[in-house]
Amino acid sequence: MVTIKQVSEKAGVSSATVSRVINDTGTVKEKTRKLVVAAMEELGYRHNVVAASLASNKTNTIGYVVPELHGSFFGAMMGGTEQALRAARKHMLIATGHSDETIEKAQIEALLSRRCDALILHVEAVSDDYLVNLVQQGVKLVVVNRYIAEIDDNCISLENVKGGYLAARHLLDIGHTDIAYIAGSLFKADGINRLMGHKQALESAGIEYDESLMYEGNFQAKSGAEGIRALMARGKPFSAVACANDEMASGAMNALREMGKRVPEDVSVIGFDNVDFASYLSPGLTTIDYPVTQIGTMAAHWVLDRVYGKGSHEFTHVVEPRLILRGTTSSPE
Amino acid sequence: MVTIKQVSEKAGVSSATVSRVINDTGTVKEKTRKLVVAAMEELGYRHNVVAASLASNKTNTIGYVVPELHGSFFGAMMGGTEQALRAARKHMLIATGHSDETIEKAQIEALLSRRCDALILHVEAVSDDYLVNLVQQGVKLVVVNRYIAEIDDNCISLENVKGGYLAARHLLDIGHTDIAYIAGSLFKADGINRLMGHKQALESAGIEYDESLMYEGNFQAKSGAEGIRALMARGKPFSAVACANDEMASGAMNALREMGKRVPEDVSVIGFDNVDFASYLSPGLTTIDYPVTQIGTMAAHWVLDRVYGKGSHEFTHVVEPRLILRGTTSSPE
DNA sequence: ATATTTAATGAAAGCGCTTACAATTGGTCT
DNA sequence: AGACCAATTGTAAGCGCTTTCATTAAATAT
Repeated sequence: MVTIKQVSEKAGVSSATVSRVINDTGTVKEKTRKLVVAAMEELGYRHNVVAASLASNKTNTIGYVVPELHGSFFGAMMGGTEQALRAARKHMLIATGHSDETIEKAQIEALLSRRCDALILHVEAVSDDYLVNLVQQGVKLVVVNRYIAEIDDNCISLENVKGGYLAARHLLDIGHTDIAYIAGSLFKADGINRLMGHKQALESAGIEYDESLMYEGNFQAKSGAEGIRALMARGKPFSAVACANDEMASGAMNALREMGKRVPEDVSVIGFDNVDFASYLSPGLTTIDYPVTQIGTMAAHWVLDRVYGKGSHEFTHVVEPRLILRGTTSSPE
Repeated sequence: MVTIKQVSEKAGVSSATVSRVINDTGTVKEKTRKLVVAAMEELGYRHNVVAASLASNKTNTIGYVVPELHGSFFGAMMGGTEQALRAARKHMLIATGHSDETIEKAQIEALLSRRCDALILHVEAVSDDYLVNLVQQGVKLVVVNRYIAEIDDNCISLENVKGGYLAARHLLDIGHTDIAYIAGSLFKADGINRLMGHKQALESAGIEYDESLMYEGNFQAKSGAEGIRALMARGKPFSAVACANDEMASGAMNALREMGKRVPEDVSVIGFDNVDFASYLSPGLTTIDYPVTQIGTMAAHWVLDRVYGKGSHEFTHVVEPRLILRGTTSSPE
């Protein structure tokens, strides 16, 4: 491996000057800069970022923890982040937490050991205190899809309650009164909050929330189908079903059809997230937009601003859900 | 930041011993090991992997280049890799190439500058020669979804031709003879090869390939819908359409329905990839399985074996596509 | 022409770790 | 007890870079 030293000898300058050329810091005469560049090319020099990181105590690397890599959701989020970071020549070290406290902590610790300049965390099992503590230790981090009051400036989250409210509100607006709900895992904040919004909408419309019209799924498509079968079996009629995410909504749609129900004529369905395939379904899935790419981008901007002091971006720490009307909802017959 | 030096002083040993404890290398008496561990905990020591990497000339990091982060495909692939690597305590530095030669090269170069121990590349714009050259320079890399004869041991790819063949073969088997084809971008190897397989199947069935039944899309859902409209406009009748991926197939299904055609009664549709949402569609999309997670896992195993010499896994450098029967194909009426 | 600034470069001390190699310790064997 | 080994620990030389500070060269002012 050719080093800065060899380049400096070939170019007849000191290694400090070579470093200046590489990093474009300090002042270097154009003539010597060319000399150095020529020497680098001739020798096939490749900068050693590891050594540079050690010396400068900066890695230009952002650690990223997400629950999983598969599915449409996290890819979209990371895509938003990556695009913004790439422009600033930062890189992403990615790890998965699998919604498990031990794993999440181990991954965060590993990322810190690698001296990431900042972390972007989508963690679900670790406690608020743990994260607050990290921030107090001086760890630069942004928590996405989660709100923690003590470190609210470090959080970017969606108003899940409002999203749940909007979905139910839409169904109410078009005339439904018997509305079932297929919830996400209720040990996750998302699951709870979306359901809460749902309840609030019912309440504000003077409709009593009926536990027997609620089914707790796990955010997977299959549980959406199971939810429909379970709800139907309970015998309580409903003309619409709100689901805590699009996967479950698609599972629900398929189950409804298998049972001979038409969507939306017999039962309206609304999802949540607006993942990419929501529009591929037929009819297109009416859902609540979770601007996930935008959140990923904002997380990148937070880091660029706060950690690298580059540019000054506008932040919205709480982003707004939005109703996306497609074809799976209509007035009850 | 607490260093190994401080720990060694606190524990009354040399820094070499602390290093041995951390890395579990060499022999350390249990008693002194405990002393060191206690000192580390008391001081809140956090290993500095950057310094360790510089000294050991090993980063335990794998560089990963994919075209994009969004969508279901690459997340599934990276998920397979991550799972296997995590077990071996390796990490992934992820970058996107955007199917652009300049970007792809820049990302590979950046990953190499960061001294990744190995690279996993899903690149589309860079030439075969460039990759061959890297391997000859001693860069450890595995190329996924691409076959290059000179470095075939570094490649893991799907038999795309066979996949295209299987899809058409299925349609032929159930009685179709007028089969349209919506291709992927034909400047990408995938696009070309899948179409080639399609042609071979037609040929082997004694059916002449008809250019007017082919539409070149771009792997996006929208182009599938456009494909259907274009094909219909041409006036040449067809009872089935094979698509080069699932996104385009779903776009095609929606377009067909908008034009009043039922799937599969009027027109059969078959996709390619078997991404996660293929089964969410209604009816479920018949498609060709691209075992993408498995490919991701195999890439990880390749690296673990060849680069870190851990375990000896079995490799299949060429993986087989498989027909997945669901509901979008049936015999013509 | 000399003094004063400013630009350009070099010298060298780390950054925090790994890893030969050397030194020590403690048994075991005659 | 003395020799011999293996197990354990310490010494110290890097790994390839950045960065402060000092130095020299060039430019401008007097």
